[in-house]
Amino acid sequence: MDRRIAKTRQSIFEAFIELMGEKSFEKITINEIAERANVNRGTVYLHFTDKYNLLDQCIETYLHLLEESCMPDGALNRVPSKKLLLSTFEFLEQNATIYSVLISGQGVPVFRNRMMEMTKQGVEQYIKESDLNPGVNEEVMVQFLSVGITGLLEWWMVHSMPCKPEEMVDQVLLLLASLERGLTVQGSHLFINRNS
Amino acid sequence: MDRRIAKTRQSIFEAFIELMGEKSFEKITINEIAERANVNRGTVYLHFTDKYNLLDQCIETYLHLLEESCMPDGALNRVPSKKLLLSTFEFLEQNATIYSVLISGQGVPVFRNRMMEMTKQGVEQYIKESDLNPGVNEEVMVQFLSVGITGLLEWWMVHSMPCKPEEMVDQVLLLLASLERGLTVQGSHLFINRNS
DNA sequence: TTGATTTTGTTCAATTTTCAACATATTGGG
DNA sequence: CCCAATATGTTGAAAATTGAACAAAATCAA
Repeated sequence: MDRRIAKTRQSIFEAFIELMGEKSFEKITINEIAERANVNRGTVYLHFTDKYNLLDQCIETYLHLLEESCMPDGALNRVPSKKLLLSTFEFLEQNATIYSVLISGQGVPVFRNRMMEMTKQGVEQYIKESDLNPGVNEEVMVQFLSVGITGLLEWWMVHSMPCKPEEMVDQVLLLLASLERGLTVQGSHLFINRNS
Repeated sequence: MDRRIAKTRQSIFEAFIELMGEKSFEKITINEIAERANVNRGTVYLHFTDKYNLLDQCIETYLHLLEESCMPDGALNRVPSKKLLLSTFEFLEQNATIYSVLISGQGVPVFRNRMMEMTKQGVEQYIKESDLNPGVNEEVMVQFLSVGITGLLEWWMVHSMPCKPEEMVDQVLLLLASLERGLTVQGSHLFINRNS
């Protein structure tokens, strides 16, 4: 349950991500990674079987760190806690150089997809415990919210965080609240509009 | 002749300097340094005998790196090479977080003094090989130039580098050129003004 | 001042990283 | 296609780092 990445692994990850920001995954060599990380080439093989395993572990590791910033003790809250949401944005802001590469790195949509998946888990829980208008397809709802939130985060990061975490949190909460209100109280209108 | 600081030493140095930016030298403990550097406390003692030795080595190391950015192969040029001057400013810009603490850190004027000394060496060489008006006291000249250049660098760094390295280089070269011209051609005027 | 707490400096066994060498595989230019 | 250069993956011995324990010194609040 170590909250920190072991020193050597971390420097290898960071070198690897740095390189991913510069060139495509296939063009990156273990030699480059080791050199950039100030680590012996053998040490890389001590931690990872090959380049692909390194990519896997890198993604899982940073996804897990991100997850911890959302839900420190696996707490799934019905109402997205403002405090937790804020700590997530702040975490991303802090580690922007890493996550902006991971989330929109050239030719590696794996992280993006895994992050979507993770977000989906949270959203599903949120939806399930909300008493929304049963006329709305839950699957559609989940998809819509997940892709929306993930995309919003991505936009925020690749545009070098044009606004403060606090503002983003307010925006997100406002969006969610409006949506929920709209879907419970005026659910029927939505259907009418859709069919007209 | 390793151009790089060994990994562990570097992280200890960086942790130490970071702490120097936050509190006075006396208040810093080896425990803190080791923890901040993600290094075992014993490892610190493996490299340094104590806190004071760490300070010494830290200063000498970073002074030496700075020196290399000025004179890559110990080359003392009569005319300060624009290229070298630029590379120095760029080096300082790159490592601003480190050098701005070192040069104006709370209660540790050692680095500042040692840097002055180093600058003095270069200036002395420069003066000696210039054919300035013999009426000007060489000692005074050296002192004036050394303190001027060092102070200019310090100002630039602690003010978060308000202008680009190129501009600074142009400014410095302009200053030196004017001074030299003024002292050779119009040396006597200077004396007259001084005594009037 | 006293006593509790933290820091210091040292030791040594266990662990991790490095280094050099090796055979093999892959790549890219002529 | 061929060949030279580069990258890969593995090995074992050497070197560096860690972790834990220890006694002594320094710090600090009561």
